[in-house]
Amino acid sequence: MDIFLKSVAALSDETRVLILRFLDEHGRTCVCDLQNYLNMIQSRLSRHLKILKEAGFLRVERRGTWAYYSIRSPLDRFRTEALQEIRHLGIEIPKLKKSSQIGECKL
Amino acid sequence: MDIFLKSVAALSDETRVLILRFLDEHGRTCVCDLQNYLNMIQSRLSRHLKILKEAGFLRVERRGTWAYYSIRSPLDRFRTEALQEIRHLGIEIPKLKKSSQIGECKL
DNA sequence: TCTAAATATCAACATATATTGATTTAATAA
DNA sequence: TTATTAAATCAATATATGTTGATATTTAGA
Repeated sequence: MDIFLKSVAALSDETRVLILRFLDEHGRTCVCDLQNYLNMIQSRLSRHLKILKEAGFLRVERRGTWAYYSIRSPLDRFRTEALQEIRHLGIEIPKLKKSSQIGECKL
Repeated sequence: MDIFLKSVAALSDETRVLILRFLDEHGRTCVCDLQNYLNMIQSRLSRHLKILKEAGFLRVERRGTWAYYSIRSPLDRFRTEALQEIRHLGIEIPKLKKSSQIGECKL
């Protein structure tokens, strides 16, 4: 029960749905790029990434001081369906400026 | 987006998951029977039934002063998956005392 | 070792949500 | 009309959650 409640609670916030959709579209992204593209302050973003990770949606890879987040794979059936549902919401997500710039956060 | 958030928010409460599972198992049930079987006070139950209904999971039929709630049918793909997931949680739900007593709330 | 950068965590506050008991509404029957 | 019953709603309160700015942690490089 607890993990189910955690999962759906993680989905029930607009900010987190946007993060999921962005990572679903653009793949592995470091926190500072997410900050730029999603226009969120760092502590807010960090909090939501943690919630999504602990709910089983995301994984992290750390390289030096960077943290790269991506959709966990494979996702179970329910989480896959949830992601599918989110895709169909038609959320506007920011386009990447230049793919070469990604992961090079000179803020 | 709003209806998606409403749906997952409706799922992110243990009380509502129990109500859904009960109705999934036992079918159409009146509020006063739900009160008895789920051991909830009336205002609490009424609140959660409303949330589940407005999130698209339940429907109501009124007969006189009684209100019978049941799982809405057909459910869309995502809500069906959610219900399926809830079935697999292995939640203990109360057994009915006698089927003939259901809908005859002499509290 | 010292500094800087990226990320995580904390503290304070505001908003949202759940619970309870009381009140209101609606339908039925005397 | 009055009384009764089922259900919905409201008011008060407690708990949970989201946001922000400040601080702590971790790693890399000078």
